[in-house]
Amino acid sequence: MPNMKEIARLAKVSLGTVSHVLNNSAKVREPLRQRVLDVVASLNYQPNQLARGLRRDKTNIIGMIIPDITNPFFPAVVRGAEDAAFGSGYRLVLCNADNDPSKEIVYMNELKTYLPAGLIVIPSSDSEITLQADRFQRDGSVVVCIDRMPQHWKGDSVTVANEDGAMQATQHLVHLGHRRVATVTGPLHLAIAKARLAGFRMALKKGDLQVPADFVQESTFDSAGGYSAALRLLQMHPRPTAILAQNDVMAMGVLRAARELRLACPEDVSIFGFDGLEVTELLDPPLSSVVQPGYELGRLGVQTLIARVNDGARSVEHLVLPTELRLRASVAHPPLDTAPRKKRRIAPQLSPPSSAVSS
Amino acid sequence: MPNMKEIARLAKVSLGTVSHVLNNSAKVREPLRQRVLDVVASLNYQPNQLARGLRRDKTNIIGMIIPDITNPFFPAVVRGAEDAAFGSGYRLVLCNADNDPSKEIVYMNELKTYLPAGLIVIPSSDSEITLQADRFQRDGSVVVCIDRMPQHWKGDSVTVANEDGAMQATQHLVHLGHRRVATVTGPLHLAIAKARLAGFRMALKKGDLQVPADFVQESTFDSAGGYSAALRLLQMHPRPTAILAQNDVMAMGVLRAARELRLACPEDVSIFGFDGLEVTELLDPPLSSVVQPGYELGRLGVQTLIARVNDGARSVEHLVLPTELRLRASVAHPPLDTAPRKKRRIAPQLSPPSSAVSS
DNA sequence: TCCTGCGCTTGAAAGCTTTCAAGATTGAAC
DNA sequence: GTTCAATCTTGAAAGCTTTCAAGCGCAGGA
Repeated sequence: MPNMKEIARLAKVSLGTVSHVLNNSAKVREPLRQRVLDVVASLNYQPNQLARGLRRDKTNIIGMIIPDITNPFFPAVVRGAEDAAFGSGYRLVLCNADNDPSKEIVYMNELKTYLPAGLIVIPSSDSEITLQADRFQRDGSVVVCIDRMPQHWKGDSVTVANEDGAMQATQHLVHLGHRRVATVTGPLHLAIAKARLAGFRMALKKGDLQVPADFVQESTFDSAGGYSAALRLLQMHPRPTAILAQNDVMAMGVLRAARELRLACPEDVSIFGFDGLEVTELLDPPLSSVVQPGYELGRLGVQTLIARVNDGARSVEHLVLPTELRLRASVAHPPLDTAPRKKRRIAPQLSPPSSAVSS
Repeated sequence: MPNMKEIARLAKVSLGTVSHVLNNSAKVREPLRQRVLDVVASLNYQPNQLARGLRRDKTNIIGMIIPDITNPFFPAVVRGAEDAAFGSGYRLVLCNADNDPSKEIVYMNELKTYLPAGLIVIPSSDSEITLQADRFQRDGSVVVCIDRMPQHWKGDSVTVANEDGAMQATQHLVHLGHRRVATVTGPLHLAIAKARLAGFRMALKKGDLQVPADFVQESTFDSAGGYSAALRLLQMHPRPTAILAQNDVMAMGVLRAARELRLACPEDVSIFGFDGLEVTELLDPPLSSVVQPGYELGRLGVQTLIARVNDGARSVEHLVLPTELRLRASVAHPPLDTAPRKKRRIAPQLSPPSSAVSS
């Protein structure tokens, strides 16, 4: 591969001049400039980014740490991030941390040794990452948290109104007349699962409804998780008339469980998802969901990061992107026979654990 | 950040010794070794990968160029690649080339300046990339093509039996009795679309069926593409009784079109997808699909790449992973009234362009 | 005690770029 | 034609690691 020395030799200028031409770091008189550019073009020369990064103490790499690209919500985020990065001359190094804080930290430390321009992190849980990222920032590096802001995070962040989204969805269910509303959550040590659960609870509290403990089913963020949790929920007596799943993939699992139990959606049970994946529109029934602006999340994350790289002194940014309810056929009024109290007494169902279902 | 010089100073050894300890590049007597390791641990030192790469003329970065992470087939591939890479100490730089050969090349040239250990490429079309990758290889770099092998490609590759998969699926339809089988293809300048179309044609030829030109609808690899192509197909007279979509997302679009035209699947039209995405199981009806081993594709791609890095002389590898038919409710026998010739004559349908439908 | 040989350590060079201080050139003014 | 200032251009150093040749110390044999 050609290097600057060779360019300099062929263009009959010094090494320094070549550098100045390439970086516009000093005025170079036109004839020289042209000679250099000609040689560069003819050799198809591109500067060695390692040497450049080493000297400048910074590369144009942006490290991105996400939980798992296989989760269908993240590709859009990554794509948004990469588009924004590419447009500004940065490149993305992708790391799947599997929601494992220790893997997150391994990746962070590793990435640091590439002297990246900055890091975009989707943190899984609160404490560990904050500590590490703080230390990282103190080294002068730039870290932007997206999707979820850790509790004591002092740097930039771009997040989605998770709590609010879950609340709105739940409120919608309540307004439709549902009294027995359950939820299937992700692992509750994850920040995002906690936030959505908080929104869920808040909406029910506002509606003066109580939540039996077993109406909150903790599970994993995948279809199997939604499925098994829903099996438990839908076999209770009385069973919930609506279920908020904490993401769309889980909601699909819930749907499958309902189908297997011969419960119709939305006639017997309403199902609400979270994410707003495109495919949910094609399900049977089409799934209602809390839409998150994934692409924007990634795009604005990188945009914020670059802004911070260019101006370390700018004030800290905390963007919160709104969610949006996408209402489709999977959500409807609760079945008549379960709404008023009388009816339920008539129905000869065992209902041992959930005596305080509706208030 | 600490550097080797500092480690050397604190451990009271020379720079070279520190390097030898860290890389096991020479025997170092135990007491010295221990002193170095202690200092390394206490400072939490990690070698600067830029300097290391610069000196060694190679980093532990693997560049990965894919068409678009937003296409639901690719996340699994990327994940497979990353897991394999991470396990061997490599890191993945991800690039979305948008099926744009020129963007592919820009990325390749760019990546080269990071002195990556190698490149994993999912090439979109044949010619351009081959040329560039060949040149790249001649520089001593390692390039592995996955998912699709360009025509004149001489390096390693891991691919999926696209042609064969499409053929099997089509054959299955033919065996069920379908005579009017149509397909919705991706953009036919893409290698993968060509391959699947070839398999489709081959199966019909084997079954002595001819394909009217308008039964091959070229479109884009997304749901909207499948939808619009299917609208065209399903409004023909006589219309096809089965449609093979070249990927699952398109198949979902086809399904939507059928539903809108009040055609039942599979009673009026059978629909076959390609990819084997998990969500297709949850559609109504569950979608039959040609399953591609995405994760394996990525994993084996990186594995092959690393093997080549470690042994440039090993013989060239061309792995071809088999596809598998996943048969679900979306595929069934053709409607009775269209199968035997007689019936069709009776039906008062205009059939101008497709006179030679069944042979 | 001296020498030989082996094996561990060392210092310096190299890899490619950026940047800084210093040197060279140019143009204008006298 | 000189001189000064301003503007370009240059060479060298620095950034951090790996690697190679050379040096050192030690052990064993003479």
